[in-house]
Amino acid sequence: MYSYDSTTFRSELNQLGLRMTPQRETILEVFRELPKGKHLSAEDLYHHLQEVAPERKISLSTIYRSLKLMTHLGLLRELELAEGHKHYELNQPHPHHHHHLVCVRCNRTIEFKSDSVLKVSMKTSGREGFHLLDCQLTIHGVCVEALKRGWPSVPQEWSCPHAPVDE
Amino acid sequence: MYSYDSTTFRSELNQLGLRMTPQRETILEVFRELPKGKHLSAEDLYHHLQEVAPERKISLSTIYRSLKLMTHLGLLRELELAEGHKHYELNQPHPHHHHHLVCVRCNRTIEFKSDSVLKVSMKTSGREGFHLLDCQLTIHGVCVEALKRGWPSVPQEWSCPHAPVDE
DNA sequence: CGCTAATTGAGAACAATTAGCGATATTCGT
DNA sequence: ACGAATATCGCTAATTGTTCTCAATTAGCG
Ligand SMILES: [Mn+2]
Ligand SMILES: [Mn+2]
Ligand SMILES: [Zn+2]
Ligand SMILES: [Zn+2]
Repeated sequence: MYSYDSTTFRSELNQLGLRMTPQRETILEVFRELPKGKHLSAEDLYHHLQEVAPERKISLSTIYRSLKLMTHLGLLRELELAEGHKHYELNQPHPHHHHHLVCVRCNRTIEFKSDSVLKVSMKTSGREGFHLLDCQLTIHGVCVEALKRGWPSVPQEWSCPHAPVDE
Repeated sequence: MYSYDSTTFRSELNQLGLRMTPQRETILEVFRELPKGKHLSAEDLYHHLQEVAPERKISLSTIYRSLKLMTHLGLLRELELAEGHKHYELNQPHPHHHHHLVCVRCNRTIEFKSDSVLKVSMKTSGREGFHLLDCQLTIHGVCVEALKRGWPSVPQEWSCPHAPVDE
């Protein structure tokens, strides 16, 4: 389980002159309870709340604002996988930190860990004088099933951003 | 220099029932002549052509269509750095293949190479039965200059998507 | 409690990207 | 080299994801 609790969050906010709100608390909670390997977009989070806790519904504007805030504070990680919009997940430190392998045809995503990527990232950011916030190795590939259907393929067969994963 | 020439491009297109056009040839040429470390967005490419070769102007729609096509064929790489829209560059194989270190505060981008990342990517995609297309390690950090100005900072000081790099 | 400034929700506004369409140009077989 | 078939073009309008505006609300703090 991840240790970033609501109290820590609150004090980080206050230190910057920002405030803890029920909405921010709710969002942190949702991400902390999210099953391993699940990622949420702003829209996903919005609908998730309406379904599982309608009394805690949060407006889309606030969701976008909070996701951006929490990403800046390092609580969340912004993922740009192959679907045309951002997804978020908890930004977990080593040894929970991981990367993604994505099929560009069906968007299937597989998580994996790598110490050597972490090492490269620390070395590189250090050499350039950067304070390291996050590093993401994203591998783009074509899964076996998609390969069987031919690759490369004609435009009509490219997965559209919101196509259901159909395999 | 990169070896992917217009003839190879043409035959790959024809093999898929697609056609070579002056527009596609132009775009490939622009990317081949792009200085190392430069990345272009759709809009960048559009304006670049208007400036350096107005007689070869290409409509924005066609630019978007071509960038998508060429990315799917593996000619180009789509980069999601910290600026709110996609950028593209030639998808060069080893040993020109590289990764990016980005300052989340000012968007400064530094390229670097890493054999071990490549190795991890090949191993991982192989293990999962994926055909490897591209792998990108993106390191998010805060550069020295930005650190001096305080981090984390309050929302008003976050770089907005189109803010000029001001340092 | 009471002040002040941060935050919220609702909707309008925005920027990047895509879709539809009729006109044009490339391919390929003759 | 010619012509039919059809992919592609440029245009405009539509869509999508995200941000902004602003009045009402609320957290933090003495
Ligand atoms: Mn993940
Ligand atoms: Mn690059
Ligand atoms: Zn797949
Ligand atoms: Zn910077």
